[in-house]
Amino acid sequence: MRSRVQAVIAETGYRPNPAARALVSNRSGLIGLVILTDVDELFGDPYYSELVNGIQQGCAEHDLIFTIVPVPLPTGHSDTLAPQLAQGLVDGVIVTAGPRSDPLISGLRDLGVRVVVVGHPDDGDQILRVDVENRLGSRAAVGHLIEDGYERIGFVGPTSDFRFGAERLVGYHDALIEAGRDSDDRLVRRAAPSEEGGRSATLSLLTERPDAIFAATDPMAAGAYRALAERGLNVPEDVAIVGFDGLPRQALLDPSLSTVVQPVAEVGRTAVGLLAAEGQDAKSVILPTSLRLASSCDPGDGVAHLGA
Amino acid sequence: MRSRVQAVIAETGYRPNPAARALVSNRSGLIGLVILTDVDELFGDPYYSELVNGIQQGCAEHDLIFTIVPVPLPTGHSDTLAPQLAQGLVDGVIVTAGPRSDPLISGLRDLGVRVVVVGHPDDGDQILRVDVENRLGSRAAVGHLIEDGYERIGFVGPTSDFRFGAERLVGYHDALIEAGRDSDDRLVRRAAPSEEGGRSATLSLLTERPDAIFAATDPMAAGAYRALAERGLNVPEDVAIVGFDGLPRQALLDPSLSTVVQPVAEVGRTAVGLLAAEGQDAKSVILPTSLRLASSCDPGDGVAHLGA
DNA sequence: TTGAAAGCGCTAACAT
DNA sequence: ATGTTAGCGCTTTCAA
Repeated sequence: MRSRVQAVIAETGYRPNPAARALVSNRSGLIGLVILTDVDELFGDPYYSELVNGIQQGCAEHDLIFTIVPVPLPTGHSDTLAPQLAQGLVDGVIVTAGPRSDPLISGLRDLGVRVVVVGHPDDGDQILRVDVENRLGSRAAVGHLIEDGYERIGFVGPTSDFRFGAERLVGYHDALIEAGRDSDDRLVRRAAPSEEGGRSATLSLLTERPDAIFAATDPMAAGAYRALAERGLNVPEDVAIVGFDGLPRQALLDPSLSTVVQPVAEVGRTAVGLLAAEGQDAKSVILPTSLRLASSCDPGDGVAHLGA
Repeated sequence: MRSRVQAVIAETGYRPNPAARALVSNRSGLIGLVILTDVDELFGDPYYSELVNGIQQGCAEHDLIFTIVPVPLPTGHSDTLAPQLAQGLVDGVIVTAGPRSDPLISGLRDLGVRVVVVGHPDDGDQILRVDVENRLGSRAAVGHLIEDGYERIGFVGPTSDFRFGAERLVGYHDALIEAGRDSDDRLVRRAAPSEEGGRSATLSLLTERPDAIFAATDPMAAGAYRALAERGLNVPEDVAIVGFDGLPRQALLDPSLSTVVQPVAEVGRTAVGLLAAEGQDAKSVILPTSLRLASSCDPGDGVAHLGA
């Protein structure tokens, strides 16, 4: 019966030919990770590192393999994107949402490629996407600062073309409004989502004498640390800081950074899951974030900022 | 004639089916990059970043795409390595040589997978491989230090299970012998090929009062900087340093590091080329290195170390 | 339960 | 130069 076949399979080391399977089943088992930069940009960014790690996990679970499809940024359009390879060879692609990603995403869809978007593109309807609770996470972070008694809480985030930055700003406003406070735009500063951007935004913000800062990304929080150090200000005594990212292996800050932890690897795994699941043309999976408290927002003496 | 066909191709947006092509031609156009670590280890290492970048370039040239095949290190054997995917799906794989890579490489070969090795495995015969001039590069670096008049040149490199470290040590000896000097093993220190390893090796070496150090990797050179700073010694006045790697985007050292530059991206491109080229079962391509001089080995005043 | 056959979309080897 | 055909190794349907 079939046990005989199994025996021969074991004996001869038979392996089904993936190409033949792909031909008949219309599924190659290959998915693409489309990135809007050169490959070497991808490396070194701990966010991508973690995302790729999660994608790898997801691929292992679904018996898929993934390939990195870099799209040179200058052109960044769907024409150049598939050097005839991404088309037909892959069962689907994962694209990260970013300032320039929308035409790429719609281009891919027009080509009939199954797409899962990580993050929130400007046109985020009718697509499969995975994102995190940017708004709720930010609200929790700022809410915590408010509970700790901080009065003048600044926002240091990316420029408005980064959707996640806009969402985190909304969460910041949410918390202020929820606490019955005015949200004062003078306490909001935006710059490139990098350490240097965080530094310059913070330096500018300091003229408003904030007693706490919510930084929309951990690198920007690191920049805030630098800016404060340059001005001779201490964390958290003079200015408390809460960041957003919580990536493993992130540069350790001193004092340790309180931050909103987003499950990046889980995002990657989930993206693969959405790609692997048949059907479904539009679905958003929003993963929760969690607030990880550390030393950067402790009201040191335990009373300094309690009450007014 | 055929122009009509071209017209219809353009009109209908016809694209050949990759699976069908793969089936009939026995070539999938997919190559694997086998790495002996988890995916997230791969990131953040500028060497891999650069290598992957070169592989990507090579793939673009040869109309291939590549996929990352992580092999969990604990097992690291050929059994676990191909979750039935790497086998048959890829036209070949690129493996980097390392302390534990030999069984993997031979296992892959036994499986009938076309393999190109980056670096020098212990059993480096009868394989396709790409490497750099570790020995000559090191000799040039140390030779330069000798010409600059340095007398007690130390070697700080990885433990002997790293082949490239052993080769760079041989180059160090070459230069000393060529200059008619004794090679004194007391000036040789080995540790993990990391910044911390370089630091501890250098601290240990300092008891021998070297006036120059050849570090076998740039991260180790960075560790040497740290160690010297801890001891209040200046580069290059007290101790000159030359490193090995010269990767772009490497942490900038102050004073700027003289180093042996290895063309890592070129190694990646070449590896793809070897994989793509038909025939050839054994061939070693050894790419040249070049010495990039900077401030870390200038004999400051221009005379301090000239002559004895 | 087991066996036979059609056909996925291409390439390569033929015949016209 | 163009047209026709066999067959790559599977999966799926249909027949015994």
